[in-house]
Amino acid sequence: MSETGSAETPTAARPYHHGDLSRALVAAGRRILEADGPAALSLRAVAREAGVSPAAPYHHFKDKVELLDAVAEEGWHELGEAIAKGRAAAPTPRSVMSEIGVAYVRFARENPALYRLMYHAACDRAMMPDHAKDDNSAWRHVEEALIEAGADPADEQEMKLAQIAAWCTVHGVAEMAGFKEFEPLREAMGGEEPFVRALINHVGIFARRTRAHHD
Amino acid sequence: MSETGSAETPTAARPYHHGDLSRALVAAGRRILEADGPAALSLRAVAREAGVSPAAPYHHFKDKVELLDAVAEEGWHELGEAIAKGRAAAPTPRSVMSEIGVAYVRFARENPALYRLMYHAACDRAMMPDHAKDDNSAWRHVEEALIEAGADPADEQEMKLAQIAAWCTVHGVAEMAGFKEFEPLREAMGGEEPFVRALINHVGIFARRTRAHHD
DNA sequence: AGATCATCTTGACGCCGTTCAGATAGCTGT
DNA sequence: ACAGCTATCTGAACGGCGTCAAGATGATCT
Repeated sequence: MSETGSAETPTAARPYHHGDLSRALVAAGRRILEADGPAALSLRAVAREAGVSPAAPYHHFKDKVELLDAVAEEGWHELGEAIAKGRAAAPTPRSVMSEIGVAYVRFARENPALYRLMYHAACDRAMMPDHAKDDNSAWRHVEEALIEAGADPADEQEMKLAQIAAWCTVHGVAEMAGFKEFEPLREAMGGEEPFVRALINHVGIFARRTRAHHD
Repeated sequence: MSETGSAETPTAARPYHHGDLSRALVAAGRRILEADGPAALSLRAVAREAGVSPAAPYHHFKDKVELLDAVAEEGWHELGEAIAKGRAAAPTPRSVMSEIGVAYVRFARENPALYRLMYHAACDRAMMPDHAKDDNSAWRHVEEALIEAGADPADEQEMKLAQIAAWCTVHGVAEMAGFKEFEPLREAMGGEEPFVRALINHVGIFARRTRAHHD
């Protein structure tokens, strides 16, 4: 591991063929995203940050889009992990959904630029990320949590509806929890976390019955 | 009204100073947005579509952003109108919220690129559009509808929470209702409209109690 | 008529995404 | 050890972008 450079941090001078550019590019992308915002996230800037020429990325990604997709996918993976933690930390089965929602929003609010990139990519192709059926995906966690919370797995339609509705709500909260006009209310409730919690618990699916109701 | 050109459609040759460029630019922007998608929405393309030089817009908008903001604002205005219609069409007071939600999502789904532009702008400045307190704004309509549906205007915190939660949910639904993985369910429910309706009615706030519950 | 002033055009700058021909070096088989 | 192969990276170039400064144009006012 001296300097042949398959490691992730080739502190030595570039091994000239750099070892592992694709990973380095994704990392550089995330760094730029967090440091300078999404407007600064150009292919050239990523290449610059990684220390290679502007054309180098094209040997690893066919597109700028494909590179950003890779960054987004990393985000989805981490979101899955964050949700898994929230799920595990739930005190009772009935609170699992709520805890997942809070964890989801917390991740989005702690990585706002990344989260926006993730959803931008998803909306562009009008679907969830491909690995949404992986065991540890955020999507899968919600599905399982619903069952855990008492939903009836036999009623597929009802299950799906609940899952989608829950997802839509937390997504909305994630995007708007920081809006300025909510600041008085946020303050009154003791900060963003309680505010988000109240918001989520306010929406039926999370805090209350998980079965159908059709009046 | 022969050709002096303060009208909105100067069918005659450009009155050379064009009459009303700012409006024409916004219209051109919307046309491009719907026809060629958001990726094609460049300042130069808008100028081209309006038949002026690339620098001309700078005499009416300080920025590309400011132009797009104007397009977005037009969108918010129309969303307000769409919601007003949905609200008026509600059969019972208890169904007002639900009808508003459906109208909201319908507008977003019928103008997807415009809606995305609107929300992009809103998220960028982390707040609703400035005219959110206008009498006919979408935001205001939700507030009034909540009261109409039986919410207690005295409990300000509860009111705000319900309003925000409802908004977050419809926004989420608006952005994801068209996702591909939901297609089987959408079909099974008879198309997008019933699907959206079910989703919205699924989420407490819209179909059920509007008062607090705190367990 | 002449002056004023908002409006529009021309031309330029630097940055962007992307491509392509060529340089570089690790790998393979001998 | 050497030659060739192939993956990887560089340099230079293209058109398009947002933006700006300088000049042209014409409506309006006196």
